[in-house]
Amino acid sequence: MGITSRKEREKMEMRERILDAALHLFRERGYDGVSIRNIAEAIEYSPATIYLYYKDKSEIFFALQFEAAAVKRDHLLPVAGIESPWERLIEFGRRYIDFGMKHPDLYDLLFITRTPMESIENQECWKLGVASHSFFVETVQACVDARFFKSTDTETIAYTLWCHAHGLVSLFIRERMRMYPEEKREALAKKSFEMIVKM
Amino acid sequence: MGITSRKEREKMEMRERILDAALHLFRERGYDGVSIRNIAEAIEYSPATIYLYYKDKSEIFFALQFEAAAVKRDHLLPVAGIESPWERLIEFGRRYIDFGMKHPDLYDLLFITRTPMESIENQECWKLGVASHSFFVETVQACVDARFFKSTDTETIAYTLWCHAHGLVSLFIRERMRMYPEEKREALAKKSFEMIVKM
DNA sequence: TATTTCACTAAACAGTGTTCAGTATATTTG
DNA sequence: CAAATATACTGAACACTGTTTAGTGAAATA
Repeated sequence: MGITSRKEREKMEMRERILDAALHLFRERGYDGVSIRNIAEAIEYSPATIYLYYKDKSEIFFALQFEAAAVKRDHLLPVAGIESPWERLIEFGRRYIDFGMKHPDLYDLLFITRTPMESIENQECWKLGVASHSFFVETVQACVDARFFKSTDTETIAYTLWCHAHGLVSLFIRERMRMYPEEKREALAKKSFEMIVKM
Repeated sequence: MGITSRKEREKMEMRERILDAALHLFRERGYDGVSIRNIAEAIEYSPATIYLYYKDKSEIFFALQFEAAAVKRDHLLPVAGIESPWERLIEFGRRYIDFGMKHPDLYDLLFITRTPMESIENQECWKLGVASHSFFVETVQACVDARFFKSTDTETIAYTLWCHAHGLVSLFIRERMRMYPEEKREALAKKSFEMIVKM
C-alpha cells in the first residue's frame, strides 16, 4: 500500500500548496483580486491543474474559511480554561476582538464576506462556528446565573455583546473610522470594550 | 439657450437611467455580479456608451453610494426635530437600524462594501456621512450634558453605540444569524436595541 | 447647402472562471 | 521486460469581464 498512500499524501500536499498560495494572495489583493491563473502561477502549475484538486474557485474559498475558523478556535481556546464565568466572558470578548484585529482577512472570510448559499455545504466550518457560539452563550448563561447582569435574558445579552464586538471589528477593518485619526482608533476600540464590560 | 439646456437635461437623464438600472441590478446580484454589459443591455445601449457618462464602473458605484447617503439622510431627517436629547438619540438609533433593515443594499454600499481608496474623491458622499455622524455625536453630547449616562466620555459612548447598531445591522444583512430561526431574528434585534437603550 | 460637432457603436485587447481533448509519464498487467 | 492501462498534467478553447479606440451617421452650426 506504499504507493497509494504516497499518492494520497501527495494529493494532500498539493491541496495544501494551493491553499497556501491562495491565502497568501487573498491577503494581498482580496478574493476578487486573485485569479485562478494567479494561484496557478504561484505554485508553478497550469490553471487547469487547480481544477483537479478543487471543484471551483469558491471551493478554495470555503477551504480557507474553514482554516480561518480553525485559527479562530485556536485563538479562543485558552479562554475555556478560565473558571470564573465573568473573567471568561471578558477574556472571550477581548480575544474575539483581538482575533479580528490581528487577522482581518480571516475575520472577513468568516463574518463579512458575502457567502454563496452553498456554504451550507461547508458544514465543518459551520460546526466550528456553532460550537464557538454555543460556548459563548453558555458563558453568558453562567454569568446570568451568577447574577452578573441586571437582565436575565441570556439570548439577548449574548446577541447584544456579539453585535458590539462585531460592529467594532468590522468598522475597523472595513475602514469606516476615517473620521478618527488613525492612531486613535485602536485606543477608542479598547475604551469602548471596557465601557461595555462595565455595563 | 434651448438646445444646450436640452442637451444638458438629456445628459442628466441618461446618467440617471444608468444609475437606476445599475441599482436595480446591484440589488439583485451585487456589485461584482453585474457587468457594464448588463447595465448597457438594461438601458438598451452599447457598453461603450456607459463610458461617455461615467469614467468607469467604480464611478457608478460612487454615484450610487452618494444616492444611498442621501436616502439615509432623508430617513434620519425627522429626528432633528425632536427636542429631548434622549428621545432624539433613541429615535436616531431606531431609524439608523431601520434604514439598514429596509435598505440592506444601500447600507451595504455605505458601511460594508470594500471601497477603493479613490473614494476619498467621493467627497460629497463623505460630507453627508460626516454631517450625520456629527449630528449623532452632538446628540450624545447633549445626553452626556444632561447626565443621562454614567460616563462622560462622549466619544467612547458614541462609538460604542455605533458599534452595536452597525454590528446588529451587518450581522443581519450578511446572514450571520443563521443559528437563530428566521422569524426570531428581527425580534432579537429589537430586544437588543432596547437593552442598549436601558443601559 | 456645406461643415463641424457630437452621440453612439462595433470591434478589439487583455483579463477572468472553467472545460476538455490530448500527451507524457508512472503503474500495473501479461 | 514489453504492452496495456491509469494517472497527472497541460494547451487551447469558450464565454464572459472592464475598458479603449476608430469610425459612423445624424443633428447643429456656419
